[in-house]
Amino acid sequence: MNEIFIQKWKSQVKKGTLAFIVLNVLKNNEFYGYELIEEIRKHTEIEIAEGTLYPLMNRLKKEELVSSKWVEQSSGIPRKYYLLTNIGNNTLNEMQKYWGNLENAIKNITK
Amino acid sequence: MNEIFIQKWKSQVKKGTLAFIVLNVLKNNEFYGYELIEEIRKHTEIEIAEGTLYPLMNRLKKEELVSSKWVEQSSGIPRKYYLLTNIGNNTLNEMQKYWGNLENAIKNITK
DNA sequence: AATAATACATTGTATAACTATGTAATTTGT
DNA sequence: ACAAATTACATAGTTATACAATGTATTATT
Repeated sequence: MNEIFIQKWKSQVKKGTLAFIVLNVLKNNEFYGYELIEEIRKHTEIEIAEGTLYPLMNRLKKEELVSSKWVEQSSGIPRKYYLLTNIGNNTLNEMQKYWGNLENAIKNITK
Repeated sequence: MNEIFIQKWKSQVKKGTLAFIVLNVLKNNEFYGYELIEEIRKHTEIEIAEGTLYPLMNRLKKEELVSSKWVEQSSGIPRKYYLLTNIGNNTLNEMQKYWGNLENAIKNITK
């Protein structure tokens, strides 16, 4: 029925949410870009386009929430691993507060 | 510290989320625009600018998720009340599915 | 040998929140 | 009684971000 509206809406919901998800994923482990997409798809059924992730990671890096390092592979293309900085960690804590608040708010409205 | 980033992020998180919240609020009652802003601010601590809400309501109306009716007041400016349509209700159900999924996903990642 | 998958990246487009601004009536403060 | 704040609607321009399309290069699969 309202397929297009819902599709657009899902895309809009991702704005902001993706950064939050990525930072959360990076809290415990280092990941490289392509791996992040797969990791998130597996654990969450959320699809992230490559054209979304790489610019996102560059933004996060520019804001110094993550740092990156190239890791050469014995075979294959080198991978750019991302890890959370201290700033990233602090920012993530703030984001988690806001998200928890939002989650509760919606839970209260929905019921 | 990263005030500006977080501020921008919160604004981005609202994209899509606001439409979801508004539709949820309208599920049980009719509200007029100005009232919606106050209602949501009270129950959720989420601030919606007027310049955000009115265009949002127009979009929702254009998409036929809500309908509206003017109600004259015995004193004061007439109010435009919004109510959920059948399409709006169906769409909201789909949105709730996706939101539940997202919520769970983030819960799993966070822990 | 050709195709798919891995792994990075950029450009242009569309969408939606926000700031600023505007109109108009009513209520509150002094 | 007058000014300021609040109620109630609305729009134009700016900004940020997801996505499609496209590109490069290496390795694995059929």
